[in-house]
Amino acid sequence: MQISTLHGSIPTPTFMPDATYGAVKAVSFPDVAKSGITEIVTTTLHLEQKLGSEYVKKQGGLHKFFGWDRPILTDSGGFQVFSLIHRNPNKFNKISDAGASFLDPATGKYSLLTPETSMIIQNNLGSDIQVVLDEPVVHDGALSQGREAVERTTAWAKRAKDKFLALHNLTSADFDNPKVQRPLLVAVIQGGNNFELRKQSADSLQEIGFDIYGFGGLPLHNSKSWKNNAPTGFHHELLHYVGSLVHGDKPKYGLGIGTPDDLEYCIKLGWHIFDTVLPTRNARHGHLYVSSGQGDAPYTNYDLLHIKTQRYADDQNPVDSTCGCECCTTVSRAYLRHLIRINESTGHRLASIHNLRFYARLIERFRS
RNA sequence: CCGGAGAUGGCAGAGCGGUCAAUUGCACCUGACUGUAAAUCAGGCACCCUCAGGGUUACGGAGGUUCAAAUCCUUCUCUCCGGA
Repeated sequence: MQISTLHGSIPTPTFMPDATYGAVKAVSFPDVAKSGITEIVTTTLHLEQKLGSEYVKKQGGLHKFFGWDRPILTDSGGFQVFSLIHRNPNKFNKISDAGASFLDPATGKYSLLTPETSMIIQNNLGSDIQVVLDEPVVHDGALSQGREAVERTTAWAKRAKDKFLALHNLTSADFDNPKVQRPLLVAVIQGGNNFELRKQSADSLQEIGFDIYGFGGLPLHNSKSWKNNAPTGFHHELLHYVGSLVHGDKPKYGLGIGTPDDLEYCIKLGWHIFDTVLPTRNARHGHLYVSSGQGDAPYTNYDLLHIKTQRYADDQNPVDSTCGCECCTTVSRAYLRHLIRINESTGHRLASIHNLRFYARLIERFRS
């Protein structure tokens, strides 16, 4: 499948690293491109708070500002607000039908993010793929709570699409006309771990009509996180089910997915788009993804290599002998270990380049 | 040579009679990270026993006081700061 955007066509499957604050941490955009990554994700909420979308607009939009001319997806900010609210419960941090309100922990400033403002911001940013504001659910919350989140996500999706049409001066018919050039719109299917709710969410969102459908709500930064309480098999079963709910040939986007094994599983199920912080965050923490047999902790289709550990102190080999990235062709495990251990940014960069390349290679295997 | 201060676990540095196998930081070891408020977080870090727990050595060396000493006394060694 090819997904056509205002900044080029995206072959699927695709993995898009997160440049949440406007940067893929530790690496430059040319580094990202050289790794074989062709699309990136950035976040509405963080950019709005750190820069302001009007500012970005004045700078000529995200592509010009970043120096990145390939597709950019902007996340709605819903997940970030939700995660923030759950970490810091107080009377200002809450979700209502109007939107998500919260205090910025950095400035103490009160903000309200609504389906409409999220669209306005993303429009100012000039992204190619835009995500409507949704409400993730805590998986083990009460059923009524999950239902409420699904219904709110639907209502917000409707409002967001209306706003999107208004901002672009489009009618519903224009939206469905493939000849009309515009950013693509993603709606996120919620419903936690409840199959009925997932179906309700998928059906109602598809009735409104979007370009891409996302799988949302997993995982949350919560001690009761899904992954701790449910077997991976359940997660996979749910992804299988939700994937089957999306009609036609619409692209399917697994938000926040996942480990290389999760990715591979989802690709085989027919999911197309993925983003996760794992390769970049883990790289900074010294966890490298390598081919099976080359690391110290085996998973189904790959190994993890804990580069900071003693076992690599005298290891002159590249991180992964099958990888041709800058890291694997220029430094030994022993030297990378040293760089990461002293918190040297060069080490963060090389490790991130490697993990990004690992994800890119994984994806490339499944492109026809 | 005289006067003063001090010697604590890899390092720095608390503790100054029992609640001290010893606060804390760094270093070190291990693990976790899934729409990044994570270059973060969690655990470990004298030795032995199978965990709870118990047992051995330990706060420069050697003696001593005390039911009990890293903490008090004597002495030795070494370091630092002043004065000759």
